[in-house]
Amino acid sequence: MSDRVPITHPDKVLFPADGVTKGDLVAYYRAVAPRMLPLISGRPVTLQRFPDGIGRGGFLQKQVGRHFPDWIERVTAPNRRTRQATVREEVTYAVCRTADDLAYLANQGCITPHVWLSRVPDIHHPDQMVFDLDPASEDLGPLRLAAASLHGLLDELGLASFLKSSGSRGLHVVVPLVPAAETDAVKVFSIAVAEALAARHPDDFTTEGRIAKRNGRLYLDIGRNGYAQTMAAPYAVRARPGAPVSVPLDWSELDDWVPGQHTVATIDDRLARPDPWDGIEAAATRLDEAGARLAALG
DNA sequence: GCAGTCG
DNA sequence: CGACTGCAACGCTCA
DNA sequence: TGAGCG
Repeated sequence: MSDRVPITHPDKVLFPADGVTKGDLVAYYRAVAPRMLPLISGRPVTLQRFPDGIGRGGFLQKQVGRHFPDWIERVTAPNRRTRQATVREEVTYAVCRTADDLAYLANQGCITPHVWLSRVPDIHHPDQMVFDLDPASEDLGPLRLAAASLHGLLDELGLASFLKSSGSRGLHVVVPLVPAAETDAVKVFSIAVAEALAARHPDDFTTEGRIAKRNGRLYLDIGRNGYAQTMAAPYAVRARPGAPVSVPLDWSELDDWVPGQHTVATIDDRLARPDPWDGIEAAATRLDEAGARLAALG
């Protein structure tokens, strides 16, 4: 435990149904830090904080608090996509690099860090593209089908993809990229992929944002690929009963995985084994060749 | 969790 | 002094 | 023009 991150009220209960305290949360983030930090280092962070526990309302925080210690790295980024000749609002985000950073945020009641898909200093060129698979029901069949078929489609396009639980009900499929394309281009590409997948399974999946038009189909959400958008960080704890966590999964685990399987209390089992996302950075590719293949699919 | 503001 | 209040905000689609 | 949606 580091002297520079004093934990205030470590026995304060943040998950009433589970008895998980703030001290437990800090210990969790310190335990997963060796796995988590390489995946989130350099990414601007939005904090989802519940200082009074998940039973009370939480809030999102982008702008670093004025009281945050100066050893927390920051990056200032435009609030929104740059527009010509308009006044540009800016936000100064925290950037996690060390276990102390995670511990400090946890002490602030940050249960879930949400991270950008790009890293400083190259924040306008994402190094990841993400597909959020949002199930319409408790039935895991469509969710598993979506993940597996998306994995297959991306493979056809020559893109490596990595699976993680969202920590909530769904799954995230992450494609590592060589940071080259602009955020908008990545988003456009992800839309095309999602629509191609939905076209292959029109009765099961949709890219339709409106619930009324989904007709019970699983939602392929690519919205997280937009500028200044975030996803729940790998190994992030979610503010839900059971203190579930978002964990990297091996593709071979897909058919056995169930929502809520991995929690603050069970994470040690996974830390004892190699990380399923080992090699994710080495697998990064550019989108241009994949774009040609996608166009050829018709 | 904390700083700022209100009464 | 204690009580109260922020702490995000993009782009899309449809009423 | 505004609200739901993520």
